Amino acid sequence: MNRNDLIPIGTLARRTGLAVSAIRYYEERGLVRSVRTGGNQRRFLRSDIRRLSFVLIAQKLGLGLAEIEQALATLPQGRTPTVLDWQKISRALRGEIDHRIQLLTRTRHKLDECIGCGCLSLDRCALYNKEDRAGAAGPGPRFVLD
Amino acid sequence: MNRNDLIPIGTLARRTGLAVSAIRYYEERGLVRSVRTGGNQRRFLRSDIRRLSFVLIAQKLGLGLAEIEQALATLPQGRTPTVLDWQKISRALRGEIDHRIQLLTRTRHKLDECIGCGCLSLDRCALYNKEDRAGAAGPGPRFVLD
DNA sequence: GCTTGACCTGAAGTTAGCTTGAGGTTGCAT
DNA sequence: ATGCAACCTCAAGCTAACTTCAGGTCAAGC
Repeated sequence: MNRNDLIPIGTLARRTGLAVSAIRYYEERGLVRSVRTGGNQRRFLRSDIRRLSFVLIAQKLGLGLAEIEQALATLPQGRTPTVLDWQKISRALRGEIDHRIQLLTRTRHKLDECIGCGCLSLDRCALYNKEDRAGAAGPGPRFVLD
Repeated sequence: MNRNDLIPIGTLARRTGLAVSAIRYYEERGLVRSVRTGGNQRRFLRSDIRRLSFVLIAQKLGLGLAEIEQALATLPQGRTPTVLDWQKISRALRGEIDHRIQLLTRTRHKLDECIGCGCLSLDRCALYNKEDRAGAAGPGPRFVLD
């Protein structure tokens, strides 16, 4: 029951739908941990299937791996998390979703006003207020609704 | 009135909040056009301020430049678009927003179920159904809610 | 005991969306 | 006529999140 709870990377990949290379990358980033066999092969906890699945959901919401790492930090590493652990972290995710829905709803509202007035016109239009964007970015891909 | 409608890239940058380098990049990508002066400097139409502002809004919604290019293709290039042109394209954007809100709402619903049952458990949990993800990706950054 | 598929590491490549830098030219104001 | 900011091009760099490749090792079944 203890030995059998350790699974090789390929199994973890199959169970989560992730590529083996992606899991190795996540381990490097510190999102999962593994122990090694005598022959230097990784063995993961069965509960890491959930852990990585959580990563996938959070990614769908547009969170970066760094943020996801933060969220996961509240879970115990190396021990199977309890149901309560998962409930707590899931609620945090729900908060994120709510926030994003709000942002989108606001954007939609603004856009409606702009369609109404036919303007899409700078300076007056709430939608692309230069100030909202000031000091925006840097290189790299652009992300969604900040 | 015709001459004066042509603005240099720096002005366009200031009016949109974009970096000069970004505008040059967009031109290369075909999102805007410009004419050149005798001395090979770019001159843009005043209406390109709107055009680029539209790009910014669409980006906030998570659209890629390729998709934005498609949307913009319905606008006349090289001539100032009419109010009706803009209304049409704005409505398309509204559709996108609606779609995204729907997706998020569905995800939230699924997450609620999962919090309810405390599961976050594969195979049974609607949230991370492997099938939904199959044939996912390739390299590069991951994007939001497909 | 041998084969074959799963696994290992490290370095380099990929995509998106830009920025930065080097080295040179333009154009408006004085 | 001269200065200086704004402009030009082209190549290379950057971040995120991975994949791909080369060259080797492990382990489970026959």
